[in-house]
This record gives sequence, C-alpha cells and structure tokens, in this order.
Amino acid sequence: MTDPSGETVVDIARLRRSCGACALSQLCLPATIGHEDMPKLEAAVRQHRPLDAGRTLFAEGSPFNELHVVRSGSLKTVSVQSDGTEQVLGFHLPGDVVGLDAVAEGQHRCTAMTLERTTVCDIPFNAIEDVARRVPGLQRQLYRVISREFVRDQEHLATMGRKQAPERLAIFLKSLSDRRRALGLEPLELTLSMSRSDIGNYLGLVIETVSRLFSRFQDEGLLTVQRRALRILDYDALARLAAGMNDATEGSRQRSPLR
Amino acid sequence: MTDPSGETVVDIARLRRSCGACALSQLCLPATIGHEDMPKLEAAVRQHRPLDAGRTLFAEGSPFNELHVVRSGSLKTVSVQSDGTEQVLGFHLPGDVVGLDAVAEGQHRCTAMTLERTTVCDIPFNAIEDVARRVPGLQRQLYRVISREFVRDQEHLATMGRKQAPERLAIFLKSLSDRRRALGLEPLELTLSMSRSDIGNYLGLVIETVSRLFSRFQDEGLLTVQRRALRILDYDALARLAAGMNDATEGSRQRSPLR
DNA sequence: CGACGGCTTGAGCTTGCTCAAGTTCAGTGG
DNA sequence: CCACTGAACTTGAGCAAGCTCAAGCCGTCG
Repeated sequence: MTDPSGETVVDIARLRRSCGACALSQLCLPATIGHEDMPKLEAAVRQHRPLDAGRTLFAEGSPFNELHVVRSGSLKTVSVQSDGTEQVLGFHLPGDVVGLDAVAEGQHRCTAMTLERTTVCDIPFNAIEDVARRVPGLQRQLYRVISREFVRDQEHLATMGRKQAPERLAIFLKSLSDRRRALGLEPLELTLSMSRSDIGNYLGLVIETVSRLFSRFQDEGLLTVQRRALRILDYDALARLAAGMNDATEGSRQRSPLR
Repeated sequence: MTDPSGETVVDIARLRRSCGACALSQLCLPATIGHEDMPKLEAAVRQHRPLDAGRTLFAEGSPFNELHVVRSGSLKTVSVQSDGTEQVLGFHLPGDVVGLDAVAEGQHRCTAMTLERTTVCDIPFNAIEDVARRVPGLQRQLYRVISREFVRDQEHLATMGRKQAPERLAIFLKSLSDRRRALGLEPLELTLSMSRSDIGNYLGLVIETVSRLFSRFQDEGLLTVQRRALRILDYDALARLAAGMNDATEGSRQRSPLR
C-alpha cells in the first residue's frame, strides 16, 4: 500500500489498479475527471485477473450488475437468433465499454467472450451512478462513451446495408487499423484475434467469401496475411476501397440510393 | 389558440405540455419518477408545435443541444455515407428518443426527418443532466431508454447480417406491429409512413425487391397492402417467417452459422 | 504420426440486383 | 369534370455477386 507516485514506472500491480495511471484513461471514463475526483472513481472500479481466450465474460440472459471496460486483449459480443444461429455484434478492443445492452431490461441481451487472453475492469453499475452524481464530469463522460458505442453500431449498420463484400472487409480492416492507431499502437500490423468465421459472421458474409477476399487483397498488393497475422501494405488503397472509391468498376447503383 | 380536431381527449393544450398527463409517460422518461418530482422534469421539457412531413428535426453535423422524444407521428434517421449514398438507420415512433448519437462528439451523426405530421418534445441535455442528478429515478430511466435504442440497433444489425430478404421484411413488419401494440394501438392495421424506398434502404434491399415481397406476402394471404395502408391478416405466419421458421424451404446454411 | 479444427480453393447455382417498361394515384390546370 | 403530369410503386427478364457444396491444405495438439 505504499504510494511511490512513480509516474511512468513499472509497478504493474499499482498500474493494474489505478485509473489515473492507466494508459487508457484518455479514452475511458476518467477522461474528463479532475485529479481530485479520481480516487472516488477508482474506489468503484474492480479489477479482474486476466481471462484466457474463449472465456465468457457475461452470458445472454444473465442478470446485469456491472459494466466492463476492456483493458487489454479483445472480446466479441454475440447474440443467439430465434432460429438458433449466432450473430457477432461487435469486437471490443482496449478502452471499449461492454455491457450497455443490459441496462434497459436488467439482463444481458448478448454474450461477451474473450478472443485472446484479456483483462477487463468491472464497474458495478450502481457505484457508477453514485459516483456520477457526485462527479459531473464522469456523468458526461459516461454518456459520451455510451454514445461512442452507439455511433459505432450505426456505422456498422450502414456497412451491412449498403456495401459489397470487398468494401465490407476493407471497412472492417480499416476500422481495426484506425482503432489501433487511436490506442497508440502500430496501425499497419494487425493481429486478428477473431477467426475468419467470426469476421464473416460480423460482416454478413460466409467464411469462404472472407477467405477469398483476403487472398484477393493479397494478390492486389493491399496487404499480406498468414493466419492471424496481417500487415497492411497500402493503407490508402484500402481506405479508398472502404470508401467505395473502387478503382475499377464503380458507378453501380448500390442498394436504394435514396432519391 | 383554439384546438379543433380533438382526437379523442379534451384538453390538448394541457396534454401537450404535461409529462404527467402524457399517454407515453410509461414508456418515456417519467416512467420511474414519483409524482412529486414530475414538475422538475416538466420544467425542463420544451414542447414543439407539430412539424409537417418531410421536415428536418436536426441535420448531420449540426451541434448537439437537446434530445427529442417523439410524441406523435414518426421520424426516420439517415446518415450520408462517404460515397454519397444515404443509409436509413431507423424509424422512430411515439415514445422513442432520438438524438443520442450526438452525445459523444457534441454534434449529430445523422439527420432526423419527419415522415408525416409529427410532434416532438425537446429536452435540453444540460437540463436533463441537472434534473437527473436530483432525481435518481430519472437517471436510471434515461439509461434505460438509451439502452432500449441500443438493443433495437443490435437487433437490426442481426437482421441485416443473417437474414434473407423475405425474413427481413417480415421482421420489419412484425416489429412495427409489436411497437404499435406496445403503444396501445391496433397492431394489425399499419399505416406505413415511410416510402418503399425508405424501407428498402433500411433493410438493405432495393425497392423492387420490397415491392415484389409485398405482392408475394399478399398472394400468400399474410397481409393486404395498398400503397401506405397495410393490414396483417396472419400475424402468426408473419412471426414464423420472421423467426426463420420458413414453412417451406428451410435448413439452408444461412450466413456463417458460428460453429 | 494421425486426427482435428481452421482455413483455402474450386465449380456450380440461387437470390436478389440491374435495367426497363408499365401502372396507379394525387395534384393541377383547362 | 376530365385530361395531363410526375412521383411512387409494380412487374418482368436477365445477370452476377456471393452462397452452397465439396475437396484439399496446413499447423497444432495429443
């Protein structure tokens, strides 16, 4: 319980506990909190030990108690459809908040599973509410984080509705890259923690299509990929493809171009 | 100031002002607020006069000031993609909250347009925050309403990713019907306030496909439809279709049935 | 080493998109 | 009151993107 105020030093145990020292604090809930209020937040946050790959963080239908923030590693959220098939709803990287789906009904509407060894912070929801009431900045930041997830879902929705398969995959890869950049990580080296099956499911494509597109992108010099290791060679071309600026055949009607 | 065209009830002017008297109060923010706190909320809520069809409530990129609750009528939210096409993100019926997308960035990420003559309540966001701090029930209810929209988006995502065209339309119609029932309205008589083009865009289908499916559903005795007036004749069959329990050809692989 | 899971590649087929031509209906003007 | 116009919708025929089915490959684990 010593407090050696070492700013950038290597006290892992402390780092793992303290929001103030967390590398994610600018993206996460502490972002707009003053130094003096930080202990109030930290008191509410519980720290998990790392979870192995393939573990369930919470399951569809289970009661809702806490929000979770990804600290390291990654998660997928999936929901089971009425016909028994599963739908991957999202992939969650460090700084992302998961569990918001459950607030409305008091129980989870999707299942969250780790894709690799992953650490999360647990934040009991009633504690958040208490602290948020006393720390206005936290309140606002919580809304902001929620809204961020909301926007991400809406962008995904647009992708699913309107895009061809190659565009979908390009958008997905660009998004992963951009999120890595936002986290201060090398944006051109991706380690795909999710399977081809997860990717296909997420993008509304079958696994074979995903596989073929990876091969095609590789042939076209956009990237190299072997198993889970992916390197983006031509980010700009990928971005153009994602934006629908398909160098080759464009001008097609897309689906329902309003007006 | 006279109020002709009284629908069913008497004092429209008062009804339009008071949350306590609003038919939507069980779905909307007042749901969990005690009688004694109601005036605090009502003080924050501003009332719009009705908007004609085709009006913009807020536009993509405009600054964020307030949330809106649909009181009567309906809205669509759309966002413009990088390639210039538009994507319909959602349709919003009485009781729905719109504007949440804007909290993260402080400006709207989509445009909201009325589909018919529509009344909304405007709730300045900073007022909400203030009141919510003093009225814990409102805080919780606000989270709940936000989460409800979240869940709806996720369900839509699952539809877009996994379903065949007939299932998508069936899900859409069933959802409209169910939402009408939740509002205490006749669930089998729908007035489609949105165009075929909007529906197709929302569901990721071209307008021709939507039109053909309406005809087909009609041939199969599921419903009757002429222009905007739709009557569901066999809700159960529609629900089965929506659930993927396609009476005829089933057992197809769907897209990426995880595992 | 063999078996299994995850991934890749190939060949054909189906769904739903594209293109094109009608039809209906509300609104407008003669 | 009817013809005219345009927007919204319907219907048809053909085509291709991406799904289905099938086989084979690679790397890991027991």
